[in-house]
Amino acid sequence: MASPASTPVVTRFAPSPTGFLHIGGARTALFNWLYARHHGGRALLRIEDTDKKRSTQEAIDAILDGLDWLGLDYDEAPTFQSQRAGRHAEVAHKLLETGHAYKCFATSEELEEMRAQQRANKQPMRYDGRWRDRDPSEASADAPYTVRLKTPLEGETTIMDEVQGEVSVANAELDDYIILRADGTPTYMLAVVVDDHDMGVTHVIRGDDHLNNAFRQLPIYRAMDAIEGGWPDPIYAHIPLIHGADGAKLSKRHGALGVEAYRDEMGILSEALFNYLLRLGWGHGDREEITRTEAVELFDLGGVGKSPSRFDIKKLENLNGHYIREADDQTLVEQVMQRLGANADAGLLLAAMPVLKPRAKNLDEITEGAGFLFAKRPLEMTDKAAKLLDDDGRARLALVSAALAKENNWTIEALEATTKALAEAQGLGLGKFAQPMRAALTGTTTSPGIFDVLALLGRDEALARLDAQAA
RNA sequence: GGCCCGUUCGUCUAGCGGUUAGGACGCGGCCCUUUCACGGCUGAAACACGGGUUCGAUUCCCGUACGGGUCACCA
Repeated sequence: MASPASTPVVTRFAPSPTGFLHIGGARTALFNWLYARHHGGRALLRIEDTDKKRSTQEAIDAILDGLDWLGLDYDEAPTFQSQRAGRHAEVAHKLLETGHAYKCFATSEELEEMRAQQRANKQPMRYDGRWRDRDPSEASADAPYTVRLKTPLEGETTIMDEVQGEVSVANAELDDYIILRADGTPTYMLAVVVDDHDMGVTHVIRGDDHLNNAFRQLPIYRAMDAIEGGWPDPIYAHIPLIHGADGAKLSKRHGALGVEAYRDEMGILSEALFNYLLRLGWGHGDREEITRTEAVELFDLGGVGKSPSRFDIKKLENLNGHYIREADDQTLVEQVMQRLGANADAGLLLAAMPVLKPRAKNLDEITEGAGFLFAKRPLEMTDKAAKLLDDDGRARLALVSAALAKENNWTIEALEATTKALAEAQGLGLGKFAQPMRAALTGTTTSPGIFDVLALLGRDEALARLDAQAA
């Protein structure tokens, strides 16, 4: 159901550019995009590059490229968080002036010692609020300080999460965290809230590793709303993370490849990854195959499960096979040509695509299956193919070759009729002829239908390959 | 360890008090068939455990176990 016109939906995907767009990030991006599109709202992108040491231009490019490949478009140019530090500091100072935040003069060493002690006493490790009520004049005038948010000490904070439901945390669990570092730069916790507010974000859809952060970020909204108004709580939706096949968190060691690896190295189609990611952690009745258009129509947060799901490459490949069969032949040719190299003939590949694509579950398999089209005589034989070319096999090749050489009409129907007639006359099954032919024509034991192969190769090449192996 | 979240076939999921617990991937069998796929049919396969609530729990509540997340002047 569309939301009321009075509350236009604005979502955002906010990756930090410290690596490629991995599968988990891609799904978060997908859900945000779908939610916005479903509700006729706006989808925004924000690059969280405040950690200059870890952020790279390559990562930014990879993320943008990955999103584009998946077909996720954005309604505005991306916001770069690093360029908004001044605005973040402005909010921090507003909080400071109004008593919602305070200066903390504790040094890193001092805090380290505090944590060590808490660890030793098996106490929760939190900032103890030592400067919360102290007069800043107690510190030397030029001492460096951080700005900490003065969070409520009592009561509890409750959010109505669109995925997780009602979740409450006692305010005593939250400490006065830093919003502005000693060097005056904002921390993530502040920057996210300020940016989401300024961008008009209404729905924060992100991984559930951020669930705890919601309780820490909300006090900033409430404080700013008290100060100047217009800072309503956002609606949260914390989606479960994706795990590897072994159930452990997705790491670079197992499934956490960049989406471009699925595209370039595994020959996965954009449509397939889109569909797979959509169904991972989200369901809509019995629906399995869902196009982009249908996804926009059907997507809702209520269909998102609460438990983490495992990445299953087999299912992705099955879906990929489905989308390959659905794909336009010309489009597939373009993608396969890149894999085949210069000596391939796009026209021939296009002619063969209808019989090539039903047997492949990724682009590499099409590429492999197309190999025989461009092979040069003498063909390389696989071991299994060589075995088919024993004396019997070679003798049959001579018979077929002779029969087909007389064929004026080089069509699938005519070739099939002639070959079958020959097999029947010899009192043999068609397979006795087809398999040696397959070996001679393709160098392998698996290929499209043998008459398709004959037709595709053309009379001269086909007969030459047959004769090359015939006894 | 504190806090938070989760648990339906191996995997992704449907289910939202009464179902022969459904579908999909994967796996087995059969059919189609010149190979491999595709397609069709079919089989095995699940409500983590223990208490409640209820006429009745997969479904609601509480524990236990297991899994995950999070506790930085990182994001």
